[in-house]
Amino acid sequence: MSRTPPHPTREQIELPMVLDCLSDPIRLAIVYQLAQQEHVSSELCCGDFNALSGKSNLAYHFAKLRECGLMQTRVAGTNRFVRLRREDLDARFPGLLDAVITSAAKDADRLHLVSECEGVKAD
Amino acid sequence: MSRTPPHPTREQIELPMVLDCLSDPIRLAIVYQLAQQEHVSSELCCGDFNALSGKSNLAYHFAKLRECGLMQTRVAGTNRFVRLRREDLDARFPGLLDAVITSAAKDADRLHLVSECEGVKAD
DNA sequence: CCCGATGTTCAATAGTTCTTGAACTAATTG
DNA sequence: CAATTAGTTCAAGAACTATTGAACATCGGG
Repeated sequence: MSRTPPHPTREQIELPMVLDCLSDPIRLAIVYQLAQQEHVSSELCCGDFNALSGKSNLAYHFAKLRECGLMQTRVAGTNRFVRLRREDLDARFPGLLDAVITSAAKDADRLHLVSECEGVKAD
Repeated sequence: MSRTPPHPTREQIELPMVLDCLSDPIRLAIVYQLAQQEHVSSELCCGDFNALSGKSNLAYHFAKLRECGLMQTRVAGTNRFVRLRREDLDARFPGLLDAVITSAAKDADRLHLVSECEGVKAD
């Protein structure tokens, strides 16, 4: 379980799979949250998304996001860090990711998305 | 059956539904075909898509495209004309439709999309 | 070495989606 | 009015999706 899971190559990334992945509210929220703080850090750890659903359900959605090429997973000790594959996506589908993020931001309330600097609860 | 079917208002158009709609290969092909000849005519009639699938399956996909706000259907005698709701989509999700069309065009072969001036078979 | 934390995997379930063909409706044409 | 054309609606089936909880694996720390 400790090895890095498989990722598609850039060329293997398929538009319908990407769109389907982004069409699920939980996965869209994950991608949005990653994009919102890309300028702070490109990575978040899986646990940072625990507010969105149960852990096993999140693992399912992480796998989907990884398999369709939207995210990369890095194993570090007992944690896994995920990040958007922005370079690959921008090369493959120019403007798509940004258009989705921007559109999601416009509907953040309706989509129950966490805006930047929110949702980081002090312990 | 003859009345114009219901369409969502611009504000009712939801991002996840739009992305989900576009993630189906047949629906993506429909949208792509409409976009490819938007500069010739904004409308096509349902029968122009018969190459993509059977009629009842197309009716199912047309309904989905209409219900999510991607297309508008106009009834004219025994025909129905469909067109992209470009103004509404661009207002709601700026750049999204164009990014999807451009991305689809790049993968036209892989996605089995009909390029412009193709698929118009003389009788 | 055992504990707790982090995440994954598995099995089961409820619900959804796509596809097909047959029956239907509605307008047009002879 | 009968026949044709265009497209929808309905019912049924196969396949897939999301969600849940329980069991499991792995790492790091006392």
